[in-house]
Amino acid sequence: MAESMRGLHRTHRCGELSANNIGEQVTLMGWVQKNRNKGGLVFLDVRDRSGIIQVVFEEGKSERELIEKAAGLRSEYVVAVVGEVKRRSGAVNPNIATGEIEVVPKELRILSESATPPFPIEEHSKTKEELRLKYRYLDLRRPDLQRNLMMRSQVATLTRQFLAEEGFLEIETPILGKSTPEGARDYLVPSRIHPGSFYGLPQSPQLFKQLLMCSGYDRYFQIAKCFRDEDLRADRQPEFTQIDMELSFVDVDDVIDVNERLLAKLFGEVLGVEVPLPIPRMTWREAMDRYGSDKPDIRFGMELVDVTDVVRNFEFAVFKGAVENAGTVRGINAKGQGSMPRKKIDKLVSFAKDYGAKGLAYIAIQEDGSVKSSFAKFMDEKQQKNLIAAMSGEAGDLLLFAADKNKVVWDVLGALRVELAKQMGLLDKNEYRFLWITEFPLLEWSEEQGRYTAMHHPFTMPMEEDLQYIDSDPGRVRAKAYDITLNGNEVGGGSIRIFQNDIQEKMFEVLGFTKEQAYSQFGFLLDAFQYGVPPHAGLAYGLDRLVMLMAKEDSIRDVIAFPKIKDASCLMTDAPGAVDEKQLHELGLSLEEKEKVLEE
RNA sequence: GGCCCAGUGGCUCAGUUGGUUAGAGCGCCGCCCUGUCACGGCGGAGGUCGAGAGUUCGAGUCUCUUCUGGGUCGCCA
Repeated sequence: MAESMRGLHRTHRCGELSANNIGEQVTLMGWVQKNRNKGGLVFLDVRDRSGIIQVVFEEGKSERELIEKAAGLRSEYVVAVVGEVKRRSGAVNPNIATGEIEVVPKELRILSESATPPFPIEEHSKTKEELRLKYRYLDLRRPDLQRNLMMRSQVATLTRQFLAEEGFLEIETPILGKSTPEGARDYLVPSRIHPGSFYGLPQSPQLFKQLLMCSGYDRYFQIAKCFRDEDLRADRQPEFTQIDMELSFVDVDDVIDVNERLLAKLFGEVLGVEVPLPIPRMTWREAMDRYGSDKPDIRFGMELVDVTDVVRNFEFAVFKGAVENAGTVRGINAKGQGSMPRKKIDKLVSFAKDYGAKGLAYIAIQEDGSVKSSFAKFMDEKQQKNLIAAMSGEAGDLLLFAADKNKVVWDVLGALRVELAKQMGLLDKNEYRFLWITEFPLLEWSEEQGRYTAMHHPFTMPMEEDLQYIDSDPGRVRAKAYDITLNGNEVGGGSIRIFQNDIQEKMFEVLGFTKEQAYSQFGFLLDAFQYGVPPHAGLAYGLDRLVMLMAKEDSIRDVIAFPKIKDASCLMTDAPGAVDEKQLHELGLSLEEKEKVLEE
């Protein structure tokens, strides 16, 4: 029977008590974690979000009735305990923070009973995620998830505090906006008042924050919900949160400065990790050449080595083909992996093929200095020696080579490098290595669309010195865009924005927009730019991903209270769901036959 | 859309080359226990092996299909 909490006020959280509270009368409320009934002596572990405290009911010291009540408590019952904090008369438990104290109760109320939970509420749960997500409200009781969400809250609070001190204003922008086909797929919301018209949920507050700069707000930030209707990943959810900011009258260094200090504050105060400033910077081109990635994990080496010139005269058709087709041959040296079994190497080859490689060539240097290679017969002894030397190969090393167009080689070796580091145990989650990536290409060629698309977005400022190539060689133009990366993850990115109409028009032209198309989509921004626009720039972090890394989790779901699963549905609420005819009718919508939709 | 992994009592798992009534730990239920904290002791209930089809004298174990969840490529300005 549930009892009222009338007359009681919680004085402490369980885990907040310490030896300093000995002798005090306290009132605690929480969930029964464990009931250890010794018969005549009952130990109760009571849990809340702060931790666990032991409550002792002892014959002779507590009333018989109280002991019997305690003995009947089951896991996850919600109780209130009034009692005195005492030093434990028995053994101290060094495994919990409150291990040297316990509470001797004079009152116990059962505020709520609980059915037996479908899985144990415990740290480091082994339960399948499917079940945990169905009962997410129970999963969220577990200490790991509670810590993660508390950390997330702390990050948000510190961010607000820091940015406010730096003169940023927190301003909200609309969720119901206009769909912009450029970029990711939008979530659409049908309009009831305008049948046939749709709002698009924001992929980011990009245009609005630029308008706020036009309006003179100077420095803006928002912890903003964003939506992208694309497939999910371990680090990607369809709705996610950005720490979004925009600043006026600044250049790249100003944006980087304020953000470096923000990151240093967050990691210092939340994790006690010192972020050495300034954070190193690397151009996109250097990152690709050295790491095959625009978000390199610099916790380990294994850098790419361009051996195109070394293998130029090899009789190996794969290398030859790449060299003749304006491609490159590059390799990585997996130190100490020379004795990797053939089966495992084959797995690496198939891994490489997933990333577009046609194959993967290797030289395995044995401990005795002898060599096993997939292309031994296509090189003479001297050539082999030169190649190994170029790769700094030593006894016991495994050298892996990809030959193809630059992009493929980068992708393959960049991914392989990370995969090998995982296998070799080179990745330490306690080590945080930030890196700025700068000077991204402005544009990238889309085979699918047969045109250039903006690598960052269409409002990104080209580098002045590259503007001359914008017509003749658009792919060569670099942008004033920057990403902040951490341990091989992109945690944020931004750019200096175009604020001159002529450059913006040129940009749309290169992207293949007619003036009419540009105006119909972004007219309000272009119009606004006619009325005095300050030079401005911005940056946005993926808050979820940032917190995931801080919490040392592998999945973004572990730092989001109610995440969606792989198919973008919610196992707890069953969203999305069908709606009834009346709702559809109000919106002027009708559904195609399911079979017809599936055919397409 | 492609590829890979997993699916056995409430939870986590084990189930040998297909062969008699499918096991364990935890949890749950009952009884006992005054210092436990992965409490302990005794007893008990509970599954037909995600679903369907097939091969076979016989399938948790083989084949196919399908469902569910995870990872990943494509996709993600």
